[in-house]
Amino acid sequence: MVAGTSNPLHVVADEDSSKRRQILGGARKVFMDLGFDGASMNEIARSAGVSKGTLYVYFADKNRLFEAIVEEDSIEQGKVAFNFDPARDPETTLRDFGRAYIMLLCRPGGGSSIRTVMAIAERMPDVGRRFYENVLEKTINRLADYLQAHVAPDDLAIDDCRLAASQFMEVCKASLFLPFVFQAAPAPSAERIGEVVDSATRMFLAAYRAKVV
Amino acid sequence: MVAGTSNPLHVVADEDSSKRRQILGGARKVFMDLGFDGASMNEIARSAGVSKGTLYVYFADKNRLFEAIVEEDSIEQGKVAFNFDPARDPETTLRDFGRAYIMLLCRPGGGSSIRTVMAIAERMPDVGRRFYENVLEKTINRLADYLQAHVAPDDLAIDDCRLAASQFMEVCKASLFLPFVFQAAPAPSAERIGEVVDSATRMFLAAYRAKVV
Amino acid sequence: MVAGTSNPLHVVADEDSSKRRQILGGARKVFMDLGFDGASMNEIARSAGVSKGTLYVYFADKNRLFEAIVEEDSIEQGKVAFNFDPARDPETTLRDFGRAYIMLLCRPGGGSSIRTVMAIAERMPDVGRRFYENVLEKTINRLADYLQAHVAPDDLAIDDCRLAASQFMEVCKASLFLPFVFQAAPAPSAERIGEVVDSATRMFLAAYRAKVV
Amino acid sequence: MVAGTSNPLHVVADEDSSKRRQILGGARKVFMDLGFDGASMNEIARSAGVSKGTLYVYFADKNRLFEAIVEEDSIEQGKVAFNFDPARDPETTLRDFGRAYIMLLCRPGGGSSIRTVMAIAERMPDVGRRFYENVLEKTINRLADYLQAHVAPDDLAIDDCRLAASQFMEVCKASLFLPFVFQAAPAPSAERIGEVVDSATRMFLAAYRAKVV
DNA sequence: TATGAATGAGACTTCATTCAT
DNA sequence: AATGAATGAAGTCTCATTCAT
Repeated sequence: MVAGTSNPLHVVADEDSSKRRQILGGARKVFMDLGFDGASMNEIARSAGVSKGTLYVYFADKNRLFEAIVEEDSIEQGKVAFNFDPARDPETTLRDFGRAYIMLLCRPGGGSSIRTVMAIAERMPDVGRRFYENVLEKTINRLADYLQAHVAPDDLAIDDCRLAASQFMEVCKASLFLPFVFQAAPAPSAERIGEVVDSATRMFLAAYRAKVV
Repeated sequence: MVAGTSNPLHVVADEDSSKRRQILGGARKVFMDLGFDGASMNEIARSAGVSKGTLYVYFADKNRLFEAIVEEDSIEQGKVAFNFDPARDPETTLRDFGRAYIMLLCRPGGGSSIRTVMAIAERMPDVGRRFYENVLEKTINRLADYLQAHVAPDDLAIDDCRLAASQFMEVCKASLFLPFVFQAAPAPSAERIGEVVDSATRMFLAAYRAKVV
Repeated sequence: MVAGTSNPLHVVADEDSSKRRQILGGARKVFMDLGFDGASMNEIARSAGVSKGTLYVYFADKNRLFEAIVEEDSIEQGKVAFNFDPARDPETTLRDFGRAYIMLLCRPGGGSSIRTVMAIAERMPDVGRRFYENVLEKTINRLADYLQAHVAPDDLAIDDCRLAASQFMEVCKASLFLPFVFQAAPAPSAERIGEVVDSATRMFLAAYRAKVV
Repeated sequence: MVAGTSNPLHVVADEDSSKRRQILGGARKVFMDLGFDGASMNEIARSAGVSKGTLYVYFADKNRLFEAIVEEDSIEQGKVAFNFDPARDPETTLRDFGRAYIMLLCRPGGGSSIRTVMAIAERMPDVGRRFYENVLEKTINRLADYLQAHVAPDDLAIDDCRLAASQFMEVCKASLFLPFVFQAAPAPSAERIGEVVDSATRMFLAAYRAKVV
């Protein structure tokens, strides 16, 4: 080793190690395709392009690896910046948000971990709970805050904004999400999503638009 | 098979053999409690009160046994007779149906097979699709038929009744179903279900009640 | 199946199942040859002539299998009937017992589990303790009882018979046991054992033979 | 090796390299605590305060490292200077030696390598043999030499001094060593050791003290 | 020389499935 | 038809060893 060239890159198993991200990437694909039990550590190692032993250098066991992925996805999805600018009018805001939300849920690649996490929630309650809180509840709260900002005599008349937010998000799924997760239909087209979200928006505003006296 | 040479006592593969039903009963509990991968044939045999070998007399393998259960549950749940008597008024009908539907989905025991089937749908697409068609789509269609019967100038103004049916069913889940399946909250109380379904009903009718001209 | 010939031999995994004994036999050899850690379940299965899975039908895990062998050996060795008939004179009794005892300890095949158990005692203290109590302590107590029966003014003058019994057993090992267990010498010949035990007997009696006043 | 071309700073394989001693020190503790199989190279590296790779710079593999430790311990323990000054009288000498010997064997920390080596002797016969020869046999010989020096008409009457030496060492263990190694009793107290060694000394002298004619 | 990340063989164990009875 | 003992492939995880830096 030549003096002065000493390598400062002692890559360790820290949170952002490239190997760690490589493993998470490979494992995510396998977990999402096959489910927690269906995914084998052998297959994960192959998919990640590392040896089986290396998996265990970065993650204590299969559960921890899975949790790390869900956690990461939580953070990732929690960062999805839906446009809840209070300056925008409710109709546009809801229509844009609804489209983005359903597209996230029904991504063709099945990239969303929602199904996989739901499947394992009974055996790994903490994972399920944290996913709900970090991803779904957070989005509900953001939408609820937006709605609250528009509660006014000449705007929206909502008593329970969090319930209303949840109602909008659910009604957007109508005819789209369940056929998709049960593999009874392919991922919906952007056009169909648009129609359904528009219908949901109309229903929502019909219920919550403040009546002019 | 030549008539007269078959032993009438050996009707094993008969759809309604008592042993078969015994196995299905035991297996259902185990599959729904532990999921497809979590359920072992050992545990299933114990739960059904038969020997492990007997399972294979009636079902070719674990997949077929699981499929048979989902199929049976489909038929069973498809038979659940929600009261869609056209003579009843929409508000009462929707409120009663919504309550019954959510209670089915959020049964504390997790008795509903919806989560288990959703979990396996990616690996067993046919099972998922048939479950959706036999259970969920059938209910949507029944509700849609009921709504269609009430489309009238002085009753409901609905363009796409199947979408509307699906919308009502989704909006009933708001704030209840996702926290439950993700184990972020215990099964909701009957009272809370009542409030949420009432809110859903109001929203639905606000959107679809025919406007008096 | 012909009536009247119903087979009562539903061989179950009870204590004396022949498969169980077959497994114990094969496992004993491997454990004693290679030690607890050195023995693999694969090798044990091969040695026992059963499949790996069968091992787990009869024993919950490797530890339990090992414990069962040690327990069985304890019972077996605890049954070794040294002749402690009080009617026999001490000199003969001690010489016969000493020979039998050393031959047991230094069996050429290494059949004795003493070394293997000693090795694992630190990690499996219960196994070690039970082995000591069932095998070694039991023999000490029997010899002590015999000695006690001979405590008399014209026979033996012993204060602490259990210590004396232990002393005799230890002194019999002199120059024989340690070279054997450390593989520094082959199993001693019967002739050499005779000489050493005779010397031990003389020493013991020199110390404990009642002095004629 | 050509004189002048070897780098004097690279004396890695040197028997007394400080790193080498550091490794041996850390490894000794781990091996003696956990046994050969129980000790992992990871744990050894941590205990020694070096990297895992460094272990392999100094020792070809785990076996060689273990052998080096046993060898070192052999030499170390072989150096333990029991006081065999021929000028001292046998009774005191034996009592002092016996106490020191048993305390070494029954050290609470299990520091003695005797158990660890005994455990592995069947799989690594050379290690066992060398340990016996360097440690146990050497001590026997020293004691035998001392005894030989006291063979005299008015002192000791011993025919086979090596046997006698071994006999004394064994009889000192009575009631103490086996319960300790089998974890059936905690390490004996100094007081109890004193009693047992005194009894052993009396027995020894009763057998071998020259009879006054 | 010293490091520690990476490897992959092999350990223990589970479990769907088969088969002699 | 019914049993349950037996199987062996495949699962998760460990660890001695290697190698690029």
